[in-house]
Amino acid sequence: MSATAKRYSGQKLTRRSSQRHKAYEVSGQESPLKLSPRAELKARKQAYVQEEILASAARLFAERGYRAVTIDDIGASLEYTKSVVYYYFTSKNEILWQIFQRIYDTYLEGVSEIRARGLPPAEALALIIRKHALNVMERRDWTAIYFREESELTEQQRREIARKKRGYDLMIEEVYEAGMNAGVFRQMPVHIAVSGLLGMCNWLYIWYKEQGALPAEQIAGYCADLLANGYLGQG
Amino acid sequence: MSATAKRYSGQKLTRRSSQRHKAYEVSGQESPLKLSPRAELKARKQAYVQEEILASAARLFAERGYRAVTIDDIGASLEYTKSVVYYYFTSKNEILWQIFQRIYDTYLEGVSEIRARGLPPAEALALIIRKHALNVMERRDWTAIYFREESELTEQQRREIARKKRGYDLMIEEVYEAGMNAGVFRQMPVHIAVSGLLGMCNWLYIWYKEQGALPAEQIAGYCADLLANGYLGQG
DNA sequence: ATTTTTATATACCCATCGGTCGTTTTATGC
DNA sequence: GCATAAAACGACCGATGGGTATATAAAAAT
Repeated sequence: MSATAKRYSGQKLTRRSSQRHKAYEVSGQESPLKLSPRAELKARKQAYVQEEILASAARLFAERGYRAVTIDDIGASLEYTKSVVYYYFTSKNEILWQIFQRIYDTYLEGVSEIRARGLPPAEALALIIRKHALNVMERRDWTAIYFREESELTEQQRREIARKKRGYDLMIEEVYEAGMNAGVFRQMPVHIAVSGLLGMCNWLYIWYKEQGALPAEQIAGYCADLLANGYLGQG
Repeated sequence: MSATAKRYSGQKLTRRSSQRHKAYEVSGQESPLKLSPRAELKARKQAYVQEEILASAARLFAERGYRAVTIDDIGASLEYTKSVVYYYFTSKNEILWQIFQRIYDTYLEGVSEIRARGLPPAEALALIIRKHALNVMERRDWTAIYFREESELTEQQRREIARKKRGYDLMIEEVYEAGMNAGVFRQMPVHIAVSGLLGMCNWLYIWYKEQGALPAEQIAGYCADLLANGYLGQG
């Protein structure tokens, strides 16, 4: 378990913090067994507060930037003190890291689900673009952090993120490759094609506003159309 | 002159700094007249060092983030001390602000030049996209700062940037509108179309690497094609 | 040569902020 | 109720970093 915690935070833990870390695992995905009912209750409660803190921290980080936000700010945004935040997280870095992990898992899940359906490339890609664009809009704050704050991670953490990102891109590149081989997609270096397509979607984190005139689904539709047929094309 | 300096830095100036500020105007665009030869020489020399500092600061900011870079770092990157940096700039904020101003002027210039030619919408838009994409690739660092560090500016500075940005987008939106009215561009809300198109280009600041396999011009070409005709379209 | 400007360096101040510690309050189990 | 664990608090520490004050070196002007 300490191993898991270590992988997550990428830092050595003190006695106190390693004890506190038990909670993360339950909030995570593995080893829910062999916990006493009591410990389990505690873990659930802690996981709840942790999510609350993460959500609030993400909002602040997205708005002002990681460095500009103090632990006091995070606490105060929930009417907690700094100590409370440190009770649930070992460091500021860990908060950021948890945010990074959450966001990538969401993206990955969406795409692998679509790929698993085994659709023809054109349909698969259209769905992927829609889904990706929607994800960006629905989780603007987290996405902003993901793209802006990478330099705040440790070397190891950056490597792990890069690995995951490569996996994600690769999945989409395979779809593009298949479509190109089938003669339905424009011939071009897949890396550039996919980076370009995702780029338009990712950019939504900059300009999409929730209280805008159009609903997210419709915007995602426009993007998908534009990417598929171009601004000159009819479709 | 003090007025100009004030507008630039958005901060009240001390006696010493207002004196130093003379140099900025010469490095800027207005009122080169009525300077003694001596003052002019000084100004030119200072402008040179300022540009050097700005370039180095921009590199560091892009790499590590504005807050993570200290004035010492900026100085040390040029083998100066902190004092030298403070001799040429009144504050860290002013360095950032100068970077913001430089980058926008570059972008604006490129597009207004194209628009001035009075080309038909399809050709104009294709050129604008190419130019914009190229600008992003050629000034990756500056662009990264522009999109990441806006929250570090003061309220007034942000407003001014927003104003300039709106002007830029509007120029392109007009081109799109014209193309749509002429029936050659896809029917869709112009704001979404232009944000989408620029989005793909802007994203280049994330993934374009100078030592990559393809030259910037070629990548810009791929993007322009992809946007014009889509991944399904032939062109 | 000496005086004034220009340019660079050193030392320092002080507010901020991440993180720790010891204590106190609140819940939980018996 | 009371003992124990969980949760929260408030005070503090040490380092960092923006910014300043002051001294000094180098260049120019006289």
